[in-house]
Amino acid sequence: MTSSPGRPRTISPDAVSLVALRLFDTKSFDAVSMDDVAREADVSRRSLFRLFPSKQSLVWGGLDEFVARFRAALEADDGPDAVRALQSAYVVASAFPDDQIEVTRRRLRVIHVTPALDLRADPRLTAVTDETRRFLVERDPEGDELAAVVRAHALAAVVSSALTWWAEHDDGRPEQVLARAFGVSAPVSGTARYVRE
Amino acid sequence: MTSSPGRPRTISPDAVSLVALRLFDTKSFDAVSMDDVAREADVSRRSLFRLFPSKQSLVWGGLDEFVARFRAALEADDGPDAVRALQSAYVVASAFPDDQIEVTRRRLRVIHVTPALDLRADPRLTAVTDETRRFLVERDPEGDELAAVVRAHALAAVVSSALTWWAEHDDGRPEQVLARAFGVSAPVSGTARYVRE
DNA sequence: CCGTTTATAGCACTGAGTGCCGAAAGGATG
DNA sequence: CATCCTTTCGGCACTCAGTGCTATAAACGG
Repeated sequence: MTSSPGRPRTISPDAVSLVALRLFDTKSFDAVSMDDVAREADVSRRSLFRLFPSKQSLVWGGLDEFVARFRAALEADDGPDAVRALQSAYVVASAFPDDQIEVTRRRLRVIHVTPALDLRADPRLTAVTDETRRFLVERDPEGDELAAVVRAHALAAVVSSALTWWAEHDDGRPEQVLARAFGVSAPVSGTARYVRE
Repeated sequence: MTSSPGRPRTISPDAVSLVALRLFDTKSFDAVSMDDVAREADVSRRSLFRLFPSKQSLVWGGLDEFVARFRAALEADDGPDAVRALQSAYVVASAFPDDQIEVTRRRLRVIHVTPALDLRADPRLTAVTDETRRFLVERDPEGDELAAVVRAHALAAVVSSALTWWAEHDDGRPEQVLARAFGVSAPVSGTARYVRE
């Protein structure tokens, strides 16, 4: 089980992405080429592109775990309020492990100052937004499609902007900032009565 | 005044972008290269890039007018509710002229099926979102920064998703769909009382 | 006709991303 | 140990988006 056939891996994706993140942070995302990253991480350009299919993906580390936490939390929830369930799932997802907090902060800072890195463009996150939409439709068959689409996107925007704000301005835990943000935007949520026409 | 020195323009940007939009619609955004567009529009590649600084900008036509309507409406508004002012400014901005409705629909459809074209990445729209944030801070000095950032992004997400939905599912006017969407998401807005902590 | 000004076109370059193939490095089998 | 088999890694060449530089074309005023 632990050993598989073929040549063993000699490259640590985490180490490479850390090198890249440091470069992006000191210089800037646009000022660093993939050749620069490859050279600095002592990896061939081709292998770099095999591990990270795009330059952006070097920054979007930890996203798989984020999404996994979100899905697990959403599945576990069985409360009556769909929007509230989604919000708390996002809060759970935003509870990055302690040893990831600082890296996450740096990731989000790089993202913030780089328009080309808008998190919402990542397929994994657009998938989550679409799952959110379907979740809303299932939980409220009476509600119209428009309401579900709009709420799904609004929720995603709240999460993205709140976490970005946290990375720049707050020393505490990201999930607490997100919870505050949801309090501010209670309405994106909007309980059932908001749905009517 | 009407005549300026130098060689007169021989290329109509609108015509070129229509050719591009048609190509993107029949094939797909990724399957059409800039060389294809240049050839089909009977324009040199270099001139194409001078008129449209990026491939995306071929799709994002009409955005300047959208932004102009938004700013004008926001400046004209002097109501007490900041969020409501922003919402109605977005509604005004979404009132595309009759002869632009169909083109706008096609633009948004192409954008919808092409993740790489997320509207929010456009600098003109990120600028609007940032103005929105500042507007909220000015109107409610007591409210915290986080609230302003989150609301600004949530509003932008509502606009973007509602208009996209309109392009795919609704035969009426875009601004009416947006108004409906704001009704659904009343809360992104959230009147002053929602701001407290 | 001549200089000025502006639009277009051509050329060469960087940088992201991909397909293809060969070399390296293990395990399993004889 | 030698021989496969499998997988990772690296080099090469290619496409396509985007940019800088330069040359030419087409108007204008004098």
